[in-house]
Amino acid sequence: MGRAPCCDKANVKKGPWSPEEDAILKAYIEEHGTGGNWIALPHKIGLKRCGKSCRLRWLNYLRPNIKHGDFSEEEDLIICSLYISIGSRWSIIAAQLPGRTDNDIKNHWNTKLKKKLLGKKREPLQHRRVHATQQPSNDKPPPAVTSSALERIQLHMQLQSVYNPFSFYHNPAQWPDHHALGESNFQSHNMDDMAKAQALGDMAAYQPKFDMHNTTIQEEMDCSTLGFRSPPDSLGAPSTDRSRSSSNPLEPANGCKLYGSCDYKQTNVEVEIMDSWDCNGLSEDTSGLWDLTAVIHADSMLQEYMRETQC
DNA sequence: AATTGCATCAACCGCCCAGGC
DNA sequence: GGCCTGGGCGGTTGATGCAAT
Repeated sequence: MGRAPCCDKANVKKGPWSPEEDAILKAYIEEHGTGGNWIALPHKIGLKRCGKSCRLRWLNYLRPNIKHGDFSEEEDLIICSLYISIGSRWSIIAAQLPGRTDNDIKNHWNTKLKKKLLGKKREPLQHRRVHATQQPSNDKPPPAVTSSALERIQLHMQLQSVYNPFSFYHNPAQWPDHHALGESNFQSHNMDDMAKAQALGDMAAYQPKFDMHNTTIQEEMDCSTLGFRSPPDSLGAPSTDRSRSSSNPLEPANGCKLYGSCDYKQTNVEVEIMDSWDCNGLSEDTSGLWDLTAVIHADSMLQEYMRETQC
């Protein structure tokens, strides 16, 4: 037995909000607040809307200080970095971008940033998966990796390939061609090796075919490659802060470099993010350092991969 | 000028979780 | 401790606008 619907679907209006509805909702909330009960709110004010719809409308559109329009390069960088670090936790990412909503960021990522970063790849992954599954085979299907995790691995490797143009990723001749995941398999291939190594409790034994096994990978990339023209001015100089103090200094002629350090072993992601991403501090950090710590622990991504594939 | 395909974004859907009873 | 409910979230859909042909 499914749960009861939150509202009477038959008597609820759907679709775009009219200016009148917006005005009613906005006026009421500004005067009385939400009352802590979104479900009851539309009845109170005579709106034939689902409470959840009211909440969404308020949070994504009517709420004060909502930013609409184009995202700045700083915002793009923050979104990319955080996505790589924590995945599609849009609400957490939105918390670092004042005035932006999770929905906005999600849309922006899906429509623009993802294409900007991954668009150059040869074939959409989904197609490759379809092709793979169409092949008759008695083998067990490849483990399903969530698109988010795989995407992040791809992104990470994209960054890695920028860092090292002679890497395995950039050398198709080295790509294995027999894995169920087809062309994308250089990733899985390495993952298999890593999985074996980890199963043996000996990650040190794992010898990747490209350099993605460092405990902490220091990303260094030319922002222009990602479509960013330059380091965000407001972010100041690159960070040399606490945990990244050993990072190489950045002296790009015309690009910026990202250094990251995200620790997935931390259970409280939000605390970690808030620690590293004082959003106000982006421009006002007394250290004047660019704390764009898109810090990536490859092993953490591996762990996530392992978790997902073992389920 | 009409048609088609693509990009964008607002809104919905359904699941999960936390809190109250 | 278990159930119920509302809030929150991420994924997806559908309407709309725009560009290309």
